[in-house]
Amino acid sequence: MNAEPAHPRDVMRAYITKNGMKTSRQRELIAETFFGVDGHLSIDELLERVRVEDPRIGQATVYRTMKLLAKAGLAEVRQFGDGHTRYERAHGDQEEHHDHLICTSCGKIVEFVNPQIESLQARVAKQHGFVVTHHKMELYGTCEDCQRLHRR
Amino acid sequence: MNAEPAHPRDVMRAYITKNGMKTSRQRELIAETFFGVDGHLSIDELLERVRVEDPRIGQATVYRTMKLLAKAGLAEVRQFGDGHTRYERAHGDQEEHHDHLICTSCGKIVEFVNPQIESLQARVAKQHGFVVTHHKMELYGTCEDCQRLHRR
DNA sequence: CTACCTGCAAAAAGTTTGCACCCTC
DNA sequence: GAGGGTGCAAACTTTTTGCAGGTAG
Repeated sequence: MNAEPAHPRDVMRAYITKNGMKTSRQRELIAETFFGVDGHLSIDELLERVRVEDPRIGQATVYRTMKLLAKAGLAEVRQFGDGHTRYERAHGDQEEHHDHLICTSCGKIVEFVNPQIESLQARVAKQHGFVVTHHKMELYGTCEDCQRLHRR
Repeated sequence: MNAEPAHPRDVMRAYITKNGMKTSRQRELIAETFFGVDGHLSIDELLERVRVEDPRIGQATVYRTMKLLAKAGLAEVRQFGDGHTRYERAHGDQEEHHDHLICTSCGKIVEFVNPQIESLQARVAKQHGFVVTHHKMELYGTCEDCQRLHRR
């Protein structure tokens, strides 16, 4: 119930070892960079940041590493429909979960947490006999700024 | 509050006319086919069905028409992360909106409606200054049957 | 040393676009 | 008839893959 939150780096190493893979300088760097950022990174954004430290990193390596982190349960994939796959740090439990408000006009992404919705979701799931492990909720619309701009 | 649920075909025609566009045999066929199916269609699936009626339809036309239907508020885009953009029939108003419960074990998809969640979503959006046009909510977990099977 | 990993570039896969011709309005 | 629509294929974009050489275990 209150397990020490293992450092992502160690979870990754454990996953790698367990699956007969090998660690590498690149994987460590990409993971370190990814976990040091709070938000929704596209591959390009992540690659850019990683290349600050090491310009020789190839983008294929970033793709491969992020898939690995997703499989290891350390990253979550998000598709907001702008044609860019994004990754976000995975959260250990529902408590920390947040959802997204997405402006379809300017692309702005706002995160929010609403415990009431979470508990209603749990209730709905229960009514249908489901035990929910995770969920995605995205509200699409127009943010304040864009409403102002488009107002006639 | 209780507007006649206009036939999608008519909504589309109205949208087309209002925006100085023109109707066409292809658009009518694609829309008719799309609205005749209940589910989440990928472009290829839709194209396949449309070509049963008219093998000359080009896939670009399907892409273009689905974008049009989405803009007209008649279709919703879904990205389930398999690399295929899918469209689903949109519902006229929030009342009819449904969300998804997805069993990660057997793949079962259950649709549900929960007005309380909808209204909380609207409130959250308002707090952030957003005007929401649509949303997606997917709860992932294990359904009753699969829980039974996996119980130790 | 034996895999596995990486970077590069080519290949895939999905979607958009340019254009000549066709069809609504 | 004029202007938008279509089909085709080429162009784009994002992601995956093949391969020669590098590196962890």
